[in-house]
Amino acid sequence: MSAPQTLDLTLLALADPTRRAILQRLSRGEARVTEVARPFSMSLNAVSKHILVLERAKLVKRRKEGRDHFLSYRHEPLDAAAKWIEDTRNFWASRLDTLERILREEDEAKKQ
Amino acid sequence: MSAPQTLDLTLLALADPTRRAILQRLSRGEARVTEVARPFSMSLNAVSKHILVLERAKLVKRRKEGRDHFLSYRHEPLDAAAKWIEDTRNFWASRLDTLERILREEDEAKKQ
DNA sequence: TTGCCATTCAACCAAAAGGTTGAATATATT
DNA sequence: AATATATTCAACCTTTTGGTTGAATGGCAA
Repeated sequence: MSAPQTLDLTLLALADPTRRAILQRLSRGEARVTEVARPFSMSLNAVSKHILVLERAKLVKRRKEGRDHFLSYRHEPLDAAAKWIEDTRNFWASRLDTLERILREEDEAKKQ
Repeated sequence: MSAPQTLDLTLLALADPTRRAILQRLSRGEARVTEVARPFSMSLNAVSKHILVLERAKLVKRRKEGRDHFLSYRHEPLDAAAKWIEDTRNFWASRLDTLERILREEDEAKKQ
């Protein structure tokens, strides 16, 4: 599994309000599929599919106990996404700094 | 346009390696559509569509000059996405701290 | 004008996303 | 054993995504 593809899956999973709400729900601790699905106005099956997307991105882990499936949040993918975004922002910041410096230097040169 | 929907569009736009590469290309400054498209093995039209997705998310701005369309990067959506991710991570961190504290307290209680 | 160049528009296509309903599976409960 | 509960599987549908090709638009250059 390559890192970029993992990032794709993470960002895609996060790009949906239902799935972000599911993650938030799991902050109150482990929950069964039915419990997670209850607040939503869509079918249980639809929520089950959203959970699959979150699992694919490793944002959610499943622990089976009898007929109950307990879901819990995993922080690693969000850490990785945060790192990518921060790296990218820093990169851009330095790029813009460089551009600014160049413009300033050109400006100074003209004044000579 | 609501903030959650903006976040949806931003994360969706970022969840694709071609589009992330386009953003990186734009770090070298403004570029025309054709220039942006050149390194990719897909058609110009396909890249044009990716640019539309980036524009929809306001990650890219277009400035027309004659027949040339100059594209540039906008940092605001990435800032917002970073903020959401950081807020979520912090929220989770405090949740986990609380859980840990509770477990520790229960542990202490047992020892009495 | 005549044609080249940059870009989009339009139509099409296959695959994926996001939802539905109904059946199947597996575990609990009585 | 019979029934209820938790969950997925399977089939289907509509919309979106990501790509293609070919035509149209609009600006530039001979």
